[in-house]
Amino acid sequence: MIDHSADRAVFRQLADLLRDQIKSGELGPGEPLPSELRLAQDYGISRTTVRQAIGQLRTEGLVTVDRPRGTFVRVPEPVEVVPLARGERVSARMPTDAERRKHRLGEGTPVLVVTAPDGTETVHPADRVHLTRP
Amino acid sequence: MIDHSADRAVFRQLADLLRDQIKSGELGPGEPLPSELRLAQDYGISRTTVRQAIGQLRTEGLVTVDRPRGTFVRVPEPVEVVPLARGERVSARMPTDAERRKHRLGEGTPVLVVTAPDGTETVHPADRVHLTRP
DNA sequence: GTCAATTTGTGCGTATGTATG
DNA sequence: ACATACATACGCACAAATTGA
Repeated sequence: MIDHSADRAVFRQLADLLRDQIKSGELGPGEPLPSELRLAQDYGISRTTVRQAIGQLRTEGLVTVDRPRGTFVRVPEPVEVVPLARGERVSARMPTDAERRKHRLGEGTPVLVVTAPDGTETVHPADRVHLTRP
Repeated sequence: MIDHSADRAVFRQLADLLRDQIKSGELGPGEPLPSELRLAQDYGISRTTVRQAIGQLRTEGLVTVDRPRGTFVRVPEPVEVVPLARGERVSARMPTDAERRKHRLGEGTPVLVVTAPDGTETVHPADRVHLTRP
C-alpha cells in the first residue's frame, strides 16, 4: 500500500489511494472516509501525514469536511447551463474569501469569470454552473 | 499583529496579513516573502504555523514556491485566447496531482474543461488560457 | 440533561532530506 | 564545504463540536 522507500511522498501515496477509491466508486458521493486516526493506524503513518493527504483531496474539491462529524466524498451539485453571448470571454480562478462566502463555495471550487466586451465581469461558482456556446 | 486570544486561528491571521500585503502591492509580483524561519521569529510563532499560512496562500494561487530558493508572489502568465466551437460546453475544476505535473501547473490554478458535443474533453490551464465566443 | 467518546482543528517541537547559492 | 530554505514525517497536547449511551 504505502512504500516508505518510494520516491513519492507518503502523504501523496495515500492521497492517490483515496482518490482512486473515489474515482472508482468504491467510495461513493456522500460516503464518509475513515477517520484520520483510523487511516493513520491502518497504514502505519502519523495523523499529521494523513491530514496532509486529506488536505490534498480538499484542495482538489473531491471531499468536504463536516467537523467534527467526519470527511465525506463530495456530492455533485445540480448544474445550471448558462449561454455565452457573442464576444464574451471566459477565464477561471480561485475565489476570494468574499466570493467564497457570498456563493457558499466549498474548498477546492474555482469560479468561472465571464467578461463581456464592455469589460463587465460576471462570476459563477464552477461546481454549479457550466457555460455553453449555442 | 497576531492575536493569540482571537477567535481566528493564528495561521489564518498570518495568511490575512500576507494576503493584504500582496493585494495592496506592498509585496509585488515576483517579490519574495520572508523565509518561513524569519516569519516564525518575527511573529513569535512556530514554523509549522507559518507553513500553514503559506499553504493557504498557495491554494489560493497567490504565491508560488521555488524550492529551496524561497516563496514568491505569483507573476501573471501570458494568456492565450482559444475560440469555442458551436455546441461546446465549458466547466472548471481543480486539477489532480497528475494533471498538475503534466501541464506544469502552479498550485491554486484551476483548469478549464471544454466538452465537445461528442463528449471529447479538452483541459486548459486557467492561468494561461482564456476562452472566447467569436 | 449529562457525560463520555469520537473526530476534526490548531499549535508546538523535533528530526531528516534535498536543492540552492 | 557550508549555510540557507523548503519538504516530509513523526510525536504530543489541547480545543471545539457532535453523537450516543
